[in-house]
Amino acid sequence: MVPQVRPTQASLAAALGVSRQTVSNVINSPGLVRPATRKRVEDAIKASGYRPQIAGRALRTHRSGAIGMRLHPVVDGVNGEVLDRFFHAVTETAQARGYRINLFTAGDAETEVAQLTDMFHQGVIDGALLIDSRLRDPRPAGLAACGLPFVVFGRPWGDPGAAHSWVDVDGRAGVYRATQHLVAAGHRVGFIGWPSASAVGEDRRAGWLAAGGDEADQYLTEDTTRDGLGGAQVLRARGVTAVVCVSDGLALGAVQAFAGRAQGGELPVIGFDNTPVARALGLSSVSQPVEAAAALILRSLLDAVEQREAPPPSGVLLVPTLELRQWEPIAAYPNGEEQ
Amino acid sequence: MVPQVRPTQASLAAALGVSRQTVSNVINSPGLVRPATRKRVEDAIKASGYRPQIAGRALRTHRSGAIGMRLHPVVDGVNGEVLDRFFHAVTETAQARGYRINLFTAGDAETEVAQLTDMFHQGVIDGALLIDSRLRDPRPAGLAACGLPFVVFGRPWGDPGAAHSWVDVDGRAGVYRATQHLVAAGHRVGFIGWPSASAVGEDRRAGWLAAGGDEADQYLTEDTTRDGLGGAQVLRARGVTAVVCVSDGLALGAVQAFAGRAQGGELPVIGFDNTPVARALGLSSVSQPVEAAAALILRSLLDAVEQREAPPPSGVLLVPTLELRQWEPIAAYPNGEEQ
DNA sequence: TTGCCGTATTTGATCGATCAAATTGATTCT
DNA sequence: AGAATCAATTTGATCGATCAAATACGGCAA
Repeated sequence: MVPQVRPTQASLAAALGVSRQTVSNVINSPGLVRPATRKRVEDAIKASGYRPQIAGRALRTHRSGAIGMRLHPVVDGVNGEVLDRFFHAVTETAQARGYRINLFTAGDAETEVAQLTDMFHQGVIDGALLIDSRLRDPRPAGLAACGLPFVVFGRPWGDPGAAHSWVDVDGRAGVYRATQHLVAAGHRVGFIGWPSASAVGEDRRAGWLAAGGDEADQYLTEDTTRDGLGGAQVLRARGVTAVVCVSDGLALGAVQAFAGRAQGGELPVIGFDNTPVARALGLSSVSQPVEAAAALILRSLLDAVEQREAPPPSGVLLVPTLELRQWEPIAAYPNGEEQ
Repeated sequence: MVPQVRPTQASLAAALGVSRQTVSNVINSPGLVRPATRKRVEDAIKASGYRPQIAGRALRTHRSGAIGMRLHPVVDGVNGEVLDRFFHAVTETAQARGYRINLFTAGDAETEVAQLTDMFHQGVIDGALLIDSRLRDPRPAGLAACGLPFVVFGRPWGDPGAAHSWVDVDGRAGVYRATQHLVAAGHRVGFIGWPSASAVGEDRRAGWLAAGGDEADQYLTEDTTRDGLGGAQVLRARGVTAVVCVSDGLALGAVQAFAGRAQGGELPVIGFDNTPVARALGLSSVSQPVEAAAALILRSLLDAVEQREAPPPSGVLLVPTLELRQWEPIAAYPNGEEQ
């Protein structure tokens, strides 16, 4: 059925008695072709199973149709699934607009920039998507210098005048909501977070303070379950009756200290990132709208790529949602007797 | 410093007074070029920052230098990090051999085949890597039909005569070791697994049976923490003193029922996949050698791609390792008084 | 009828690389 | 010396598409 040698626009044109350019026009500018001719060509394309070779197109147009994205080292934490969801959303959105995602790894930010620059110069990618911005991030300047269009998932911490496009999730607003929810239930709400060197952690802590948190009721530590429990015990001893945590990993530990105090089926502990662990245990958590973020980022990036210029500098903050769950103490498993 | 217009082999050749082909040879077949000439060209390449355009190369060679890999929907379980590690390893290995990874999404196996076929015909990818094989998997036949070289991570369940290349992890052997370890400690070892419809689950269960497990001491259920606890309670009531679980998610639940019985700091519960949760809680777990698997798969795939033929049919089973950990009951957090 | 105009289609050139074959020049063999 | 051999380099053609400009053609006004 399918011919031995793959058809090309030229071979199709020859078979139909039209010119190469007409076939090309049917594909790229159908409006230029007379309907009758167009139909004939389209039918032939379908019948032959013709697919345009991107190499030929890329050579002429200087466009690859691909976006570069770094696959970050696996973080040794409970979360990580948030990134998975983000990757999935990005890939799907890109695909819907006819773009492909090119994955690569790099040990550090400098290598990342070097890799991206290289791929850009080789004509492998048309744009890049940066993840996980941090203080004094060298990447935006590096990429801007080589002319590669890019958008960052994460705001330019410490550089309010940054002249690039970014999208981020408003952790502060998310924690604010979570805290407010617990305060409304009459709680004295503590906060378990990361050391203040973490910009993301500071942002989330600010949300807790804004919603009425008392500096004395915070516990800043590493991101482990064990530390979550330790912090919760400390805070509880101080009179705190509920805690908001900067991550689900910490919340998982905190739950151990507060499980007994559940009110109306709701735990006085709220985590962050809405990971599978939170879902499995019935732990409330702040959920990042990563799908929306991916859509915004790609729109900005691809529009820029198609106009062959840098994305207009702009920042977008998305507000997370609060995922409330009923805590069903796992120790009292209902059907523990029968298989 | 960097010239306005990007240099090409032709422009470099003209500037050096050599021919285009000589520049090409310096890059692809340096052995053909006289050392003195080679040096001169190499220096010019470095000085100019020249990078070969893959589009030009691909057009001529009919090779894209990319491998297609589907990004699976995010699974709603505790694991998933295993896949992350695998992706990372694959990307890194591919990169080391000069290949790129092209990501895409698909709703089902048929769409996956259609996408891959398309990308292959468009010259976007040279080969594919399939993940997560299952019973009556339609993908191998589909890809073989269109001539796309591919290797599968996962054995051809239910089709021992499959004529393609695959690599898998010997879950049976892993569970066997885990069981044996507990048996050696004098335990009566139960098994908490998935319903027998799961080929992977059956394989792992076989390892438990082979190591002396008694059919009566098994509990098959869904993959949730809650079910893990339920199963453990049931089995404990039957006189089982330790359990091996088909996943860390189930093990996490089982721990709740067995935590009190820790012997010499080791829990009588062993999970599977060695996820972050297991690491965080000090739970022993069977660890899949995904990095080794990625390396083997890519070697087979890329060798085939470079010879423009299908990978020779072959199957490799890798033996997982048993990651033993000390259980430190989290309820007795040491410094719960001071921040 | 002639000339002009806009639509539909075609022709020629080009993107940047590699393949295949031809050429050059030095070396060896008879 | 002349032919044959081999290494180093060059030339011409080509991969498959798109851009830019040229041509064909029917309709319409002068």
